[in-house]
Amino acid sequence: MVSKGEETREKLLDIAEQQILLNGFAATSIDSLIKEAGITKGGFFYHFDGKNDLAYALMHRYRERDAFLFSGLFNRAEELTNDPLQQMLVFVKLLSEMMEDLKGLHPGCLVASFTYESHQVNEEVRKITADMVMDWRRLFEVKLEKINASYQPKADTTSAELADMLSTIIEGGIIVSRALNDPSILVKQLLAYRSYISLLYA
Amino acid sequence: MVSKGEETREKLLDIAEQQILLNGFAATSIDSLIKEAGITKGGFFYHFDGKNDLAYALMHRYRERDAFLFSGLFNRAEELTNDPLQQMLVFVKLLSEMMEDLKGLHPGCLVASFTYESHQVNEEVRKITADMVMDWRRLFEVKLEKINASYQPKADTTSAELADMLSTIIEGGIIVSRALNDPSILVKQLLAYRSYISLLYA
DNA sequence: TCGAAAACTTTACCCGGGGTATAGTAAAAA
DNA sequence: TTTTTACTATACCCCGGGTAAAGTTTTCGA
Repeated sequence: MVSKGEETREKLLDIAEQQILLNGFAATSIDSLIKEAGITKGGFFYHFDGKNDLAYALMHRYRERDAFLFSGLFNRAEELTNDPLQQMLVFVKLLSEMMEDLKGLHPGCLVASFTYESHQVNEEVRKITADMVMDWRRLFEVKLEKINASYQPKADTTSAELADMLSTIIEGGIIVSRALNDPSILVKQLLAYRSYISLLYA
Repeated sequence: MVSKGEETREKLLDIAEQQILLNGFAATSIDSLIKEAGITKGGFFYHFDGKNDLAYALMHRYRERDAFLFSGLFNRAEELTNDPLQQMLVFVKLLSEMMEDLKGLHPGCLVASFTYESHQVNEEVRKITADMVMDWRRLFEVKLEKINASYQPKADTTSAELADMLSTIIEGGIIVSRALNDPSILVKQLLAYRSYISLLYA
């Protein structure tokens, strides 16, 4: 049973996430959040110490949700096959299908948002953002090293670099998709990464 | 002979570029710009109609400089070899070396900055940012299609996708480098792209 | 060298947003 | 039913974006 306070808090985080992904952190005003949530400023400050505290809470939730999501996708991949290469390929495929389904919305990621406004936001937000990217690296790197144990790669790119490459393509794909106002670019880039991995261990 | 007005204007653009790359557009105040430039607010508004006008002028200059830079790197590559594949590989190598030299500075790109704060900035800025990414696509795609005429690619990724992949890796590499506070990631990702192209047409 | 633009300075003001504080109140939980 | 919880309402301060207009110096061309 979720308390009323938790409900409002989550609602504020939902609205904040939406607005920050669309307009950035600095451009997202507390006023616009409370207006959409239908509460007053006092209500906001009851739940959060200020804008930076909201950013931290939001990023914390974002990281946890993302970890849950990614491990869920990997689990589905592991159910389908025992081969680590196939698992990685399925994971990227599932991820691209997820992005395909979200085509209607503007693509965005809080990591990019906060990274680009890092000095405006506090040090704790910067740290948790870095932690989240490190989560990705570890998650992908483990799988890529298992692939290396069974297959001979056709280039000398390290597992860490290949892991970071997926993070890079996700973040960069979002930027380019936003810049050109074409969400399909992100999907295509994920499939291009998949194609690269496939070729590398073919 | 450059007039005094032009000099101050360029100085303001330089300072703005630096601050926006570091802190983002919204967090960059006119006050901090004029303080660093040593002029008053009136002086700023003599040169620019406002913050959005500054953003547009800045992005215009950024696009032109970048086009000059990239075509310069391609010219150097074309002087070294006639093979389009080798030219592409040399281009990416030169680009990575440039980034390596800039390791001391925080990596950044106005495309990412403005793309992530697009709704805060005006429509004209959004458009010129998209134009710049389209410049990149065209520049890379032409070269990649020439490669396709001489070599047989080992995967069915299109030239446009491979072209966008470089833009994606540049922008994403900057984000990940910033997030982890490690400029070497961008350099490594560029070399990983190079390695992919090399493998694709080997 | 002189006068007219150009390139500013100075001052003063409005508004919106972040942030603080505090008294009061309705609703939920114990 | 009483005590927290979860707010509302009001009122304020400061900063920064942005506007406006009058006055001053600098530059440059005729």
